[in-house]
Amino acid sequence: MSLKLWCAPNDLRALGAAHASPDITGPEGEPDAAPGKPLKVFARRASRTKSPKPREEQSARRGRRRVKANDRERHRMHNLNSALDALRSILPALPEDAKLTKIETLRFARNYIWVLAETLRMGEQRGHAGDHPPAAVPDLDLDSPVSDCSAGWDSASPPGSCRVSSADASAREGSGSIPLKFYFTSLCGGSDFINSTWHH
DNA sequence: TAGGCCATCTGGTCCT
DNA sequence: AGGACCAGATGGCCTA
Repeated sequence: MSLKLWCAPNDLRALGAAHASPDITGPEGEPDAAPGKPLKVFARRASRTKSPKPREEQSARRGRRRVKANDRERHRMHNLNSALDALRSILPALPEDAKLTKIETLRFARNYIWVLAETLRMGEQRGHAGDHPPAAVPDLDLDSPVSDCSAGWDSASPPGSCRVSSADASAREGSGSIPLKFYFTSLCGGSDFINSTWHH
């Protein structure tokens, strides 16, 4: 099957920029150290002499560059976190207080993409199968409790739960809808395919 | 208290 | 030269 991406990488970049936290300011802002985490500020040498010695000048210059680099790095990481937040926001709803960690977000997204792709694939298969119109993509009940999934979010080894059980498979064949169990076990447990091809 | 997660600093490397 | 990216180090916070 072929899964088309309608969003070009550049769009993703734009999305990330759009989601960048507005309170992130440039070097001038000195904005956003975590609460209770004061930024370490390098004491800048107050050069009162007209012509500082080259060594001192070099050191001061190096210090300024380091401070600027730190600002850029902080900004860069904040952008990265904003992108992760944007990703979290489009993933299926989770229990309210279950904020995914970074690694969990990435793995959850990976599995989510896999489930969506599977949905498309099965829809296509149904479309070609018979006279009936293709089955509508079943709605995901995003409000369903998924608390028991958390154990598998970040497991590196496939728990096997992603496999469609015979009961699930027969249920699909019978009803034309895909059991939620299939989705959530897939989301939470990953797939053999994905886990075997993208572990890290 | 140990371990996990995170933000930040830092120096190195690559690219423009 | 300077910016972007990366990985290691460090310390704070939180939870079991």
